[in-house]
Amino acid sequence: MVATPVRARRSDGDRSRAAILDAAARLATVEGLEGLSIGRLADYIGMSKSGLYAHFGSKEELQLAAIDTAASIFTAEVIDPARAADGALARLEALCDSFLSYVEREVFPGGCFFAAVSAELDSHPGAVKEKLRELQRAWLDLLERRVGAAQEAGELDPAEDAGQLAFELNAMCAMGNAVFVLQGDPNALERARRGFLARLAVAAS
Amino acid sequence: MVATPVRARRSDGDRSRAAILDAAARLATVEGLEGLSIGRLADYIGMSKSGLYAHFGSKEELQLAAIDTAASIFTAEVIDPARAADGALARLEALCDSFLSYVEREVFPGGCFFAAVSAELDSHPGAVKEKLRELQRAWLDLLERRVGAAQEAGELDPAEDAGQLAFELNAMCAMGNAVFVLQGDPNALERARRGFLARLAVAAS
DNA sequence: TCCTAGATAGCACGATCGGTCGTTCCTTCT
DNA sequence: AGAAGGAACGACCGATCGTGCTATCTAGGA
Repeated sequence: MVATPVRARRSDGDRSRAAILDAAARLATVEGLEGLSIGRLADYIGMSKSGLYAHFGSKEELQLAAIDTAASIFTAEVIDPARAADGALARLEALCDSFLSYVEREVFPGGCFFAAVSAELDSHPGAVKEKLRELQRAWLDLLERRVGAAQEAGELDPAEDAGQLAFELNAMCAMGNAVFVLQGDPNALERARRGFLARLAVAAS
Repeated sequence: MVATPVRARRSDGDRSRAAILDAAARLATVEGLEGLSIGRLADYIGMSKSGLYAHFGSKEELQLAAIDTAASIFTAEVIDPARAADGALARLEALCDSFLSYVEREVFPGGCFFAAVSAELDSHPGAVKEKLRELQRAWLDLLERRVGAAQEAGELDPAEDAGQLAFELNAMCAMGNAVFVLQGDPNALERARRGFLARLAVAAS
């Protein structure tokens, strides 16, 4: 056993790393995770390419860390605010609304991070795809749990297939993002909102 | 006025160009339209880079032509087969079914061409984005016309907002593609199918 | 107050990028 | 049959890609 004398990372390094990842997550929604190059990212945040690169062992590690950062932003901007609502059904509605708001507020310049990046890498087997796959799974599971809670609270028909309903609600929100970003039409988000509200009305017991 | 003495293109050139564009459209769903490089495309179809490149004045022209080719494939594989169905509502259903089948049959190795490529370029202003925007618009309009026809035939409630319904049907199909490609789960297509069928049942008068 | 490890920069590498040559081959038109 | 122009090629351009190595600086623990 070799006792590795761990030395704490320096605070300026931590700040740099955080700034790099924040910029990487945001730029990736425009350039893509592959299209985003180390050199341009370094220029963007005013650092040397090698100085930036030293924080990560490879581009893939940078991509994985950027996805983690994006997931944190997503949690803070979409999931957490929706916890405040009163009642199970209200929390589910708030979650969908919160997603549409996060798209409209352009938290990421290229729309929803995961929509932008998943389509790019869903055909590239590897650790990056795997992480995106798990995060999509987790998001759908979260929606499904919220549906289940509303069913248990007697606010949604317990006969509804929770997974199916979660799939459909997410379909509305994702389509709102896709049309909003490509067409530049805020009406798309309103369409998505009307869509999931009507679907929830049908599912009400 | 200078009379330009037009000379017909050679037939072998036409065949090459078609082969290039077919490969480009299919590879673009995996590598992306930007990620697809001239050199790799040339290797893939067994041609020299410069020989391939001579067919197009720039990479953007190649991208635009590949999108046209993909649109033709989409029409042949999705839109045309759905014309055969009997009755307006049946034609609408067949259109959605046809889309899901086109995804499942992996006409493009990376799922729906437009889903794969739109997310990549929706934040890059230019002719390519513009063309993708118009094609998305045209697809939504087609769905809306099919909805309108079913309403006129008395098979769908005329009180339904046709544009809204088209949006929601497309949301189901697009989400089916997205989950199928990323999770590799054919169940996603069944979910999409159940989703649009249930939505049409609600819209039935 | 030193000492050291972490943070950053400079420089260079091999590979590949989109794109342009000049040249040769071959199909088509006269 | 001969001329002409499209098709395809190999070589090459400058730029940029991801990725190393090395030197310098500086913050933090002793």
